[in-house]
Amino acid sequence: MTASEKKFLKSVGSNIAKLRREKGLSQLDVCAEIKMEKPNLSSIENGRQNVTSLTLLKIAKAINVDVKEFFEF
Amino acid sequence: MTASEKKFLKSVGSNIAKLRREKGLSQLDVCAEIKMEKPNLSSIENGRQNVTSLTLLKIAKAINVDVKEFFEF
DNA sequence: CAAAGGGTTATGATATATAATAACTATTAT
DNA sequence: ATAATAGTTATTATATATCATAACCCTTTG
Repeated sequence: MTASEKKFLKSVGSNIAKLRREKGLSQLDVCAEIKMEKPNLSSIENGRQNVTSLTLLKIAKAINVDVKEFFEF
Repeated sequence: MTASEKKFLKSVGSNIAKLRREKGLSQLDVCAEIKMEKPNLSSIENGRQNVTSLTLLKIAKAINVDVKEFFEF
């Protein structure tokens, strides 16, 4: 994994976290809705995971945003 | 995989294919640049693959678009 | 005709995302 | 002080994305 790829995943993760907080939701709230364990969401929000499209879709639905917002830099 | 998830992947794939063609690139052109085999890109463009963020990033760079464009429905 | 270019389908091996659990830190409330 | 809430880190098992090859369809060109 290159440095720019790491940056990219970090950006995606922090976008998710930012949007989630803006909606007043905790990681646990989101996890409950999409049946994900909180360590896994944490790992995604911290950019340690090369998250798949469908996982992004689930998260986006749970926090009521469009997936594309995760890629607005 | 639910029906709406299938639809979502189909949409992402056809967005990729559409943007690629608009740039006048063949699957092989893109594959050469990102060192991917053409059956795999075909599979992504046809929505048969739950493509990861980094793969989307590579494809986006190769066709010179933003990843978010893959998620404009 | 055959060859080439663009794309698809099937399949197997390997790398890794996801699912899950436990243990930890930090902050806030009782 | 301790319980609860929110988030992180580490780790393992399982599911699956990626990588890779071969064989195929179509259309176009020599």
